Amino acid sequence: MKNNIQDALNSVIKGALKELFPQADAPLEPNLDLPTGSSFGDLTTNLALRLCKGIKKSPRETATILAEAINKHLQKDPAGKFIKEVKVEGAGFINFYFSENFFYAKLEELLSEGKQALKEDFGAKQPVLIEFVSANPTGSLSVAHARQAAVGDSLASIMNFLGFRAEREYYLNDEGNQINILGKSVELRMRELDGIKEEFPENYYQGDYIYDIAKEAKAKKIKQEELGDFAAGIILDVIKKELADFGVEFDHWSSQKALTKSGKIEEAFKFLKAKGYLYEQDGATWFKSTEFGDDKDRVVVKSDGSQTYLAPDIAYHQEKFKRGFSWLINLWGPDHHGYINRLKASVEAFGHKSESISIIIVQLATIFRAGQVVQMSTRKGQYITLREVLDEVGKDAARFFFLMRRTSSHLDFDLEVAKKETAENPIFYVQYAHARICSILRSSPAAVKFSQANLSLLKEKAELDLLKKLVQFSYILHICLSTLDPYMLTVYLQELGQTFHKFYDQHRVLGEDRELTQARLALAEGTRIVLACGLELLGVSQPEKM
RNA sequence: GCGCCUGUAGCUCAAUUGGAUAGAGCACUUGCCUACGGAGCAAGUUGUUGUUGGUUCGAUUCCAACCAGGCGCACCA
Repeated sequence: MKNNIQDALNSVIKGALKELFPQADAPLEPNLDLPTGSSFGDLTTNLALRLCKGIKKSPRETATILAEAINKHLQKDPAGKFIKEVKVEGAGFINFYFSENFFYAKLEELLSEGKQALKEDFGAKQPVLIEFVSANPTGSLSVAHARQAAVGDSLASIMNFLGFRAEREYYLNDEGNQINILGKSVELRMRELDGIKEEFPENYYQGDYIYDIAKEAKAKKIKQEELGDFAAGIILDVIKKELADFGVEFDHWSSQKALTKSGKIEEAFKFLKAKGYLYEQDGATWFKSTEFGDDKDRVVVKSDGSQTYLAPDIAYHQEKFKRGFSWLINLWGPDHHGYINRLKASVEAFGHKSESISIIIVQLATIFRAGQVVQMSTRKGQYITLREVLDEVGKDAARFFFLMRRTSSHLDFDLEVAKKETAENPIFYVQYAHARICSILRSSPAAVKFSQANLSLLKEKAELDLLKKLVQFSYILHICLSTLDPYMLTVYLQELGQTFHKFYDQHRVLGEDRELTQARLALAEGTRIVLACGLELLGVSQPEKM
C-alpha cells in the first residue's frame, strides 16, 4: 500500500530537526524503518542516536527532546491523526505507533481500488531495459537460464508495478564461433546418418537433438553453409516455447547478426578511436578499459582481423541507450563476473555514468532429488534443462523455488520437495492461503458488501497483525527494487500466508454476528488481493481451488 | 598468485543494508477437527554468527589479517 505516511512523517521530522538542530552540518535524513518482525512500533528512526554525538547529550535525552518537538509538529499535521503514540525506547530509538484508523483506512483503500491501491509512481516512467537469459541458440535452456528467467521477469514486473517502464530483452548470439560449430555438428551427424562414421570433436554439440536437426536438414536439403543458421533457427523456436511455458515473455529479441550488418560496430569503434580509447598493439586492436577501472586493456579486434565478443557487445549497449533507455540492467551467470568491468568501462567511455548500467550475477542452482545432488555433465551435453524441471514440478513451483533465495546466493532446489503438497513446500503453503480465502468468500452470504463493512470491529491481535502485514507490502517491494532482487517478496508472501492462517485458526470469519462477519470478510478479501498481487508479480498462478 | 562470492541452530536459509532479545522452515516431541478447506494452528529444544584483531554509543553487517569451500582470471563466446 502506498506508504505516504512515511513521507508525511519524514517531513514532520525534518521540521522538528530544523527547529532544534539548525546547526547540524550534515543534513540528517530521518531514515524511517518499518520493522517487519519486531514489536518496536510501526515505524522507527535512529535519528537521535546519530545526532547525540554532536550535541553532547545522552542518546535518550536527545531522543526525548526530539520526540517532544515531533509531537508538537504532528498535532499540526494531517498525518497526526494516524499516529497513536510517539515513544522513546531502547538506547534512544524513536518509535511511531499507528492508530488502528490508519490500518482501517488502508484496507478500505485496498477494497475499493483493488490492487491499484498497491501501485506506485516511484519510477516516474523511467525507461529501463532488463536483459536476461540471452542464451546462445545452440541447445535447450538449462536451470541456470531458468533462474535468470525467473529473476529477470519478476524484477521487470515489480519495477513496472512501481511506476518504471521496464522492458524485457533477449540478446541473440546468432553469429560467430558457436553457430559455426553448431553447423559443423549438424553436418557431421548428417554424414553419420548416411553411414559415414567420423570422429566427433569434443567441443562440438553432443546432444541427441543434433540428430533430429540433421534429419530435418537432410529432408529439406539445406546447403552446407546454411546449416548453422538453420539449426539455430530451430533451436530458437524451442527456447521460445520453453520460455513461454515458463511464463516469460520478452518484449525484444535483439540479434547480433543484425547489429553487425547495421554497421553499428564500426560506428562505435570510430567514436572510441576519436576519443583515443582504441590503440594497436601486436597486430590487434585494444580498448583502453583501464582508463575506467578495468584491470587490463581488452582486445576488440584480434590479430587475425576477427572481432572478440566484446566488440559487438560495446556497440550493442550503446544502442540500448540510443533506443531511449536510461537504465540498463543485465542478468549474467557467475562465469561472467570477470566481464563486468570491461563492459562498464565501455559504457563510461561513451560518456554514460557507471550507475546507468547494473549487472546482476545470478548464482547457480543445484538440483536435488530427495536430498541427492542430480549430477550433470556438460561434456556429454547433458545438463538439467528448464524443460525437465517444468515437466516435473510445474511452472508455479519452479518459478517460486528459483526466487526463494537471494539471487546472489547459491540455491538448492529439491525436485521432490517442490512436488510435495504439504507444508514443507512453501509455494503450496502460500497458494493454499489464497485458495482458502476464495473458499470462504464462496461460502459467504451473497449480500456482503465490503464497502459497508465496519472495519473498526477488527480489534483482535490476530486481526491487527494481519492488517499490519498487508501494509508492509509496498515496503517489501521497495526492498526488492533497491536490491534489484525479487527474493524478499517470496519471504513476505510466506509470512503473509502464515499471518492469515493464524488469524483463520483463531477467529471464525463466517459467524452469527453479521457486522463482524462483514468486517472479517473484508479483511480476508484484502489479504486475498495482496496475496494475488504478490504471486502475480512472481509469475505464479493464484488458484481459487486446489 | 590476483579478483569475486560464500561461511549463522542437526539440515536449508533469514536478519529490511550499522540497530533493540540473531529469527523462520524442515526434522524431532506433544496437543488441537460436531462450524468457513487439518494442504492448517499451538507449544517445546537447538547458537563462541569460520578465527583473531580494528572502527563506535552499538558489528552477523563496515575494515584488516588468517582459515575453509565455490567460481573466474583468453587475441573463447
